[in-house]
Amino acid sequence: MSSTKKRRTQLDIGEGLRALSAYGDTPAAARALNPLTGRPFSARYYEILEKRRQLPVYGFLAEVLEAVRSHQTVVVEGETGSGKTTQIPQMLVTAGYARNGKCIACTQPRRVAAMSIAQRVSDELDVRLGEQVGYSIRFEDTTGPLTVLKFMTDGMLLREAMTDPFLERCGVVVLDEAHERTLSTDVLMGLLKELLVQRKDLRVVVMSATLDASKFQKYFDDAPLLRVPGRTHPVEIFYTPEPERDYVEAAVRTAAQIHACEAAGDILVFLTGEAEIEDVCARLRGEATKIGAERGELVVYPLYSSLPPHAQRKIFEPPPGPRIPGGMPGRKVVVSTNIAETSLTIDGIVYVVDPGFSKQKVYNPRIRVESLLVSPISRASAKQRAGRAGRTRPGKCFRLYTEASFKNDLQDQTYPEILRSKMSNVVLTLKKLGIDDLVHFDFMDPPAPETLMRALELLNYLNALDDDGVLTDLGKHMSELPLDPQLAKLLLASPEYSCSNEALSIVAMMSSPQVFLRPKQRQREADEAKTQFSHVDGDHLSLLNAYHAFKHHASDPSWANQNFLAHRSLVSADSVRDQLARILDQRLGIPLVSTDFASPDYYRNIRKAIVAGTFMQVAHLERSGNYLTVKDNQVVAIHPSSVLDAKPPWVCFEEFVLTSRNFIRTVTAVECRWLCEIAPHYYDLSNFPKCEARAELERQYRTILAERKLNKSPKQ
DNA sequence: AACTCATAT
Repeated sequence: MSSTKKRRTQLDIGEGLRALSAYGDTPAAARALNPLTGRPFSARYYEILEKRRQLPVYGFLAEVLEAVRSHQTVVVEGETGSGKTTQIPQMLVTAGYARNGKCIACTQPRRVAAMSIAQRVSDELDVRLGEQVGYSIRFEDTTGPLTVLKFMTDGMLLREAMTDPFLERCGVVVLDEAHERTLSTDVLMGLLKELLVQRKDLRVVVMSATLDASKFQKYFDDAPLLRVPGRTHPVEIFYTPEPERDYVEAAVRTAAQIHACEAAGDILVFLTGEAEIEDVCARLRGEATKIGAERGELVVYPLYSSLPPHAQRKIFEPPPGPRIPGGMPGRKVVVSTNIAETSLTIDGIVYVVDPGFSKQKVYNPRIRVESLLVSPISRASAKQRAGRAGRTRPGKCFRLYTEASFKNDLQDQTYPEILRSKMSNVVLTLKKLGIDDLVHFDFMDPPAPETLMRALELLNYLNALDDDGVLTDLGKHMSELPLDPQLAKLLLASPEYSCSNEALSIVAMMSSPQVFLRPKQRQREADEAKTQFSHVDGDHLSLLNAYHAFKHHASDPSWANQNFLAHRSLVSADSVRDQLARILDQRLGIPLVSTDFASPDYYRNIRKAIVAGTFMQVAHLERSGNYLTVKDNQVVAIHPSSVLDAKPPWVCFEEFVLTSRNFIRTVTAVECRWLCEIAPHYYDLSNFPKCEARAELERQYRTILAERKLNKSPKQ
């Protein structure tokens, strides 16, 4: 290890440039030793090198390096296929920016990208993945003492910043796919902007697709902007002459027409959600039977994230051949959510059908609710969708809206996530990072003041921030947990109620995607299966029952699906639980305890811990038979998926769902008394609207007071 | 009586 360290320090920029220009130039260079390992380069290295030299970015590397040498921040704008993601980070290593124990950190919005790019760059540099080049994502860190180049998720770098606030382990931070404007990338940009002032040796490279790169340039104080061409095929765009009334029907019709009239090549249709996609798939299969055998078979695949992996993999199967000799080959049509816009690339797509909608998260700070809305996409998103037709050869994109609508109605960019999300977790993270003045924190797009106020208010009620907005010890502990503040609070409060083991399971289940399955064709069966996990007091406890049952049947991998539970989600809940237990036990020294299962307090204690986290999300049953949320006075109904049968007078809930009605989901019955005892500062009647709930709270407080007096009075 | 895009720690 020490010899490698020495080698690493010997690399300087001059040597890096020499190494760079020597790549594949002469037979002498071909016999060179790999400066990273000291071993001769393999034959495979030279094979890959040939391909690398043909990437559009290759001719720009010296220019990028020069910009990094003379500026702290550089913005690189590069289209798909430019090679910037693989070439620029390794060029920085070769050029000596990973000296003195520092490394190059390159962020990606998605885990799979971090993993696959790390593998690719390891191959290109002729090193073993996990040694000089590695990746770091949640649950998996392949980096080690030799690592000089590390690919990681943006969320992971943000986590790292919490223990290394100056990012002293990083020589250069490369933010890739910055145009996606994920929550973590946006927070990192603000953080890095402050760090660059304090750490003059730090370098930042912001990489973006050709969307608004000048916005990044301006944000980073007129950093140099380098443009790298991409390598894609032209895509011809078609618009509808008139607006479409029903985009689902139009999508089916368009895809069927492509199959009937256009040359060979696969089709990608963008829709908004699972139900819509399954519906369109069924209709397309029907249409396909009407088309003559000379056109070849049409194979239809749905694609969305909750689809099991084996079904997702089907989209990569080659299309079928002709049905009759001399006929057209068959083709596949993939009907997908936005997952195919950025996360998954399907080779062979020549035709894209774009109805112009997607589901987007929106946050309403007034009612503190995040919800999903079907909304028109942005022009940037429309261009990205069209580009999916030109990956392998020239393609066509059919937009199911008018050209005028594209030009005049669509907004230029999708609103960044930071403007569409709750800020409670971000604020907690920033406080932990030592950023006290959130109002003046330099966000590229600052969230609405009301959204920040809501977050501060919530964290104050949870006792994560004191009245001056300073992080409390509890808040510090909460920030260590990869959870929403309410769930973190629930978990940290649970030892007081002797149920941290159970709280871990519940919180892990709530952090995982939908556990209970309900396929459209087998709803009754699914509902029946769910009853075996039902707990009379609500959904949190039913999740606990399901988790326990899963652990009990761990040896049988088919058990989950037979019982209409998502095996993938349960496995994910299990690893989340492991991670949380480790943080609690090893990092925070918090005891993992349970109440005796036979005790009548077993479930009551768990419900009290739930109140400790979610006392701000409580609804009260009115005499009218409706539930009203506490303080906000919104009329809500218990979601029909809830196991709660009776209508308990007080419930706390995990989420608020705005669909056909205002529903509350993941609901548990609680007692009025617990609200008064566990969260008196929130159920403070001097600050409480007049309503039925208030009257009941008043009665409860009088009872508690009377009992205290009784207990204090001397025994007779 | 139900209608969760995607991603991350």
